Amino acid sequence: MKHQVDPNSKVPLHSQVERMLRTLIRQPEYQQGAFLPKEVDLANQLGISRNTVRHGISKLVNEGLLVRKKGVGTKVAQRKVSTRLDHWASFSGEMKAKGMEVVNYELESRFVPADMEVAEAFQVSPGTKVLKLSRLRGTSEGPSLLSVSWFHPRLGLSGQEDFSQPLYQMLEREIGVYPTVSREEISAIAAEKKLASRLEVREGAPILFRRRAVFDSDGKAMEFNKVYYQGEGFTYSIDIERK
Amino acid sequence: MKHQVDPNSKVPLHSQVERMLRTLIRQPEYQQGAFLPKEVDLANQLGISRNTVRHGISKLVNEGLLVRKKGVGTKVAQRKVSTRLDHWASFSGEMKAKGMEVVNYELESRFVPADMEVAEAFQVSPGTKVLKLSRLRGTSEGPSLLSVSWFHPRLGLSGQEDFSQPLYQMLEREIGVYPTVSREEISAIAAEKKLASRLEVREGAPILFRRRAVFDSDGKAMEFNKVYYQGEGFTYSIDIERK
DNA sequence: GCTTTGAGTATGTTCAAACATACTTCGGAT
DNA sequence: ATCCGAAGTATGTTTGAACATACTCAAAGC
Repeated sequence: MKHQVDPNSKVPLHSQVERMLRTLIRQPEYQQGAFLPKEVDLANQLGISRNTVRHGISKLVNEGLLVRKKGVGTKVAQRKVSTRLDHWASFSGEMKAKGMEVVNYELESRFVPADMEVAEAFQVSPGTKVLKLSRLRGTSEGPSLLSVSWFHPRLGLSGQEDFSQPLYQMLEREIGVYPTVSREEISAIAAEKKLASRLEVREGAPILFRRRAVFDSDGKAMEFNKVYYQGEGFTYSIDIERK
Repeated sequence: MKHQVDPNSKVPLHSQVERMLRTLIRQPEYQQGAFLPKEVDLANQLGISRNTVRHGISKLVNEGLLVRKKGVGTKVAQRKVSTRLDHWASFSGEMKAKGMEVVNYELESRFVPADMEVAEAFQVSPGTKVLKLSRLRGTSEGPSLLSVSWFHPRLGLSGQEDFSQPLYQMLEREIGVYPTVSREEISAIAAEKKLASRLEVREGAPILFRRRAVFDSDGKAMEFNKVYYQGEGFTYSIDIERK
């Protein structure tokens, strides 16, 4: 009838199952909390073994996309986004890993004079022209974060770069800089009116605010960045090792 | 003197394998790049099936701790990210550096049964008695944070220790453990009624919430900790270095 | 000497089957 | 009607087996 699987393909069956499920669970009924077909049924319907089906499902469970409950069934997990340092603070990468689409609600880049804060971070005179990039990003369900970045003039960005692709990959490819060190400050703030409306939360809602300076491998500042994460279900994960 | 596995235990074999490997790969030879024993050998040596061994290994591969290479073998992955923290999350130290006095508004320690979350973090059975330490701390101007810690029973704490002094210094001096790695999750939440009243903020005020597991130099979990920072003017600083 | 071939090795994929365990539900006993 | 236990359901664990595939290395072939 609908989704099938090709035993002669060179892509493993469990991967096909995985991909099939990824598509399947995007359907509204599953977002609504409906249970997936039971493993045994899936196996029969696809004409493969239950173990293989489980293998595919497990992948998604590991990613936190699905939740299994013994004796009950498997359904789509309540979305909790968490940033892992593996992806080095790449929102696009993080979302892609979760099988979610990144939506850029707003994207604007233009040159502005550096304010005190930016000038301090970049060690340039206030008023120096720097490229400012504002991005309102999220999933199809709505905006998740507002990110505002300033780039060091040394990088020689034109403002015409394609900022819709993963930022650090783009920077590395286009101008060969590679972010290496990040100095961050994180705090919780209340959304003021304007911010609340852009992030589509109520005024005063908790916002995870991160201010950071990013340095390249030579230890020179390249980016100054402020991010406002819509608090609901958003988590920032880090591993810290003391040497 | 081999690592073994107990088929009669209620913890699944693949989990036992997982834990066993976690310990095993901490040994220097594996950090050096040595290959793990082959799956078939492991299976034979432990007297279990290769599939079960694979199941255990897969978990670690998923976490990025191990790398498998077809036709070659499995070894410890090259560590990519490492994070440093200057004051290493010592509230006392931080305040002292600012020339402010630390006030303990509440301080309570007692033994409680481990809930699922704590049991998971410590790799013990739920219900195991663990020492729980609650501290409401701040400056003379009012409480700044509520910290709740659980300590691994392995540490052998009596609950009679002097928890009013800097925690990690005390632990190091008293029982010789030394916090080395911290795995953290940070998010912004709204203060619910009870929390709001203890931190003396209005209900719904933004709270910086940090959940973390702290590990000693052997990589064994020693503390599980939740902290609620009163958001106003409170900032969490970290330095991240990508290797 | 250099390339090709092939045997050997270790992981990768898939299957069928059995039993364990957590959860739900429904019917019977109190 | 309420409580309790048994039957049913769906996932969780484990096994053993077979074959596929990527990689290594060395011997055979040019």
